[in-house]
Amino acid sequence: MPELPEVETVKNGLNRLLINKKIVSVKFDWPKGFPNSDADVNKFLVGSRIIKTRRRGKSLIINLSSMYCLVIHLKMTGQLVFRGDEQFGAGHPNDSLIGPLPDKSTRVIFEFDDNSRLFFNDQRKFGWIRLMPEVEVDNLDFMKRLGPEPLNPDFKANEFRGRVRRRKNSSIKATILDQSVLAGVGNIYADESLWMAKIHPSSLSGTLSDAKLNLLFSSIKDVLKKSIELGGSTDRNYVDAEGKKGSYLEFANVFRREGKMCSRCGSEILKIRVATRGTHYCPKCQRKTK
DNA sequence: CACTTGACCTGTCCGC
DNA sequence: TGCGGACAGGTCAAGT
Repeated sequence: MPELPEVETVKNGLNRLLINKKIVSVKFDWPKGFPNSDADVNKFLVGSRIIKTRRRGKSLIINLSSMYCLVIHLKMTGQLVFRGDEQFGAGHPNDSLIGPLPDKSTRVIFEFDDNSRLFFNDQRKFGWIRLMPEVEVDNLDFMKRLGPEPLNPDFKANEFRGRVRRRKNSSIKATILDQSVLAGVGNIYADESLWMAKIHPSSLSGTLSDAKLNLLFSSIKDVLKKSIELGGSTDRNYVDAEGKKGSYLEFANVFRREGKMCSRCGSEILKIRVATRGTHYCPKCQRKTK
């Protein structure tokens, strides 16, 4: 479930591993996920060098020397894993989930001029890759709809409150999962930040006080920052650009902790369904208050 | 426009 | 042991 911290971690890894490497071949046969023509791939991808990778919300943008770029979304089970020259047959180190590559979920292979490779794996094929001119990225409809980056210091609490309250009749959980309200929060960090702010996930967005929303905003930022420091969350599939797991879930307070004790009050963590999502919360700490 | 639901996929787990 | 069905959750299209 790559959310903001996981995508940020992959981005940082790619910026350590790929800068200035030249792409010498691309193996792909996945029209739905990577629909570009062979002609465009040969013209704008093969032969170009990696300039830099950036993140916007949960999307990655890999800039190329051709002035084109790869826009990549990992969705639920996507992985971008780099392997050096002699690591393709590497087994399962303790901090990894994956073995020799390619494996049966490999959808695209980028090969570089030093014989290293980048593998795009995606078990469920929800993810996608698009090759396009860099100048067109910010004009993509879904990019234009994205809300502010939660960790951008220019994004202030008053704007957060205003964006949340536009969706007054939605649950607060549905609202912070809405990428047009703010970009990058998914199911894990929604549950964790609502626990931290002591807000019931079903609370209606229009009913929360300034104080509660301010606390939620700072909680979202704190949770995202801590997860980035820990390399993100590995629930089932997520690994970073070197194939390593993230360790945030070892410190999670509610996510996947139903039946366990709340670290703050000792009550039993419950799992319910809110906004069609599995939702974990503490019934004592997170009451429906204003 | 606000809001909800279903579709997209495949691997895993649970009950019979 | 095999098998059907529920489930996992990011996003968008289509629905109310």
